[in-house]
Amino acid sequence: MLQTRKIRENKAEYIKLLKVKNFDANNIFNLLIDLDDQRKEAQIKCDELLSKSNNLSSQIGKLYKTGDTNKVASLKKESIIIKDESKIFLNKQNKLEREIKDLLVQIPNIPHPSVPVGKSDLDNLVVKQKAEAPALYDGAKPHWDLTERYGLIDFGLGNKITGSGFPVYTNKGAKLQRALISYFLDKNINAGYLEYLPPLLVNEASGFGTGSLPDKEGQMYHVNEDNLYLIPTAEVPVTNFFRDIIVNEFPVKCTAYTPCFRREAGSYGKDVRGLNRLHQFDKVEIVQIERPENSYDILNEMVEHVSSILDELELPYRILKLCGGDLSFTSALTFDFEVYSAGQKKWLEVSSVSNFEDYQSNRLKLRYKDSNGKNQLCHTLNGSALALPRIYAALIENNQTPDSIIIPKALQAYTGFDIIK
RNA sequence: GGUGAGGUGGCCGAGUGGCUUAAGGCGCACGCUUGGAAAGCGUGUAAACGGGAAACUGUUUCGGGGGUUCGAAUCCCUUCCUCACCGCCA
Repeated sequence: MLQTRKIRENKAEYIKLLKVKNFDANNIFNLLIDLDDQRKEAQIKCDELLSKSNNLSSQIGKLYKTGDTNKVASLKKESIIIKDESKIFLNKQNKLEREIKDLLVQIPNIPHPSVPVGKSDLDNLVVKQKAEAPALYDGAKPHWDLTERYGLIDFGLGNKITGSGFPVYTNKGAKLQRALISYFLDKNINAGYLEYLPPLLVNEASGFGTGSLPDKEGQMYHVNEDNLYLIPTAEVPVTNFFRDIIVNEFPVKCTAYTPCFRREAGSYGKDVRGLNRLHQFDKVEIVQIERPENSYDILNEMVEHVSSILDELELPYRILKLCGGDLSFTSALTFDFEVYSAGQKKWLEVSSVSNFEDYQSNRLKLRYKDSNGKNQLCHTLNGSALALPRIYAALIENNQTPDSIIIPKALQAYTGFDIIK
């Protein structure tokens, strides 16, 4: 959520930048500022009346002691009138505040000036490509064939007990998954991130804090009886640790492994085959909270960190700077990581590293004290390091031989085996 | 799930309708003191939204929401949470 004050200060610039996100802010900004003017006016009036009424009350208190009951009665009458009048302005103020908030949640975050113009994912900018597609033997398979042949994942079994999009990992397939989780967590811990193992269900306030609610209500599983939501990413619980907090020590670097749950309503077809899109999947997330002046350095640091993991796994990948049309509602700048999965001959998104600037912090009321002792909003950043299923798919597709799958060196200490036959 | 006790500032904790402008303590910051430190003494120390060039100042906030009252941390209703014991249970 943007701040009205900043919209007032940077109106023209924001309108220009939001055009990159294909969002026409002109009318909504004007409306917003107008409502905010009205709000201030109502507040001034309301405060004035309440001040008078507070004054009368304390006078009444003193008069009771002197026993001047006539005077008390007349002051009471006066006070009731003032109080009634103040309620009119208070209601007006509350109504305007609600209207302003309703508008604010409709406005996406301001994109960073470097965000390229574009309509869709086709316009994303490739900023780095480290992709020697492996030379596979003739007749190399996509992962859904490999997982079946080597008994790594039983999609049918998941289908039976839950539904499609809920795979069951078995034997070495399960061990490989567990190895990847441990490996990612260790990489993150070694880079200075503090590990958390958070709850997988969050309350409504947390959903709102990270902007999952109300925007993506339909994408989250909801436990009706207790009014809790299954997390779509660890970003939700972890970022909400810092809700209503004034941070005074930086850096704040968190990592967490969690399963993630997404309804993915409306997805179908080839894109959802095998591990490509699931309702439940594992992900290791990194989250950082920083002061505004450092946040873009931190974003680069996070991009470097994710790159180093993919380097070590020897996976071909590329980094995309998302264009305005593909950038998420809440993000100011996002780098996507895609690995090349040679069995499918496809790029698969495995990580998305974003700077949200103060867009989330404003909802979260996440602040720090600046050098003048004033409270300012922090910047929040997060990224996947990494999302498991597509890494898994690319790993087994890229490392297949006609009769085996080779485990990359970096993982062998975690799997305890170097080949799957 | 049942019964009971609670929820007050960064933390502890007093506070049963107006002497609360939330006591007192701890912590923190600054100053005095010191060769330096500790102790001691003094001063300051919440947030949000407003007004004001500034000094300063108004309103709101004692878990959340609603109510009674001229006036609520205090009384009433409601809801959430915590703790204790009981029940159930990995």
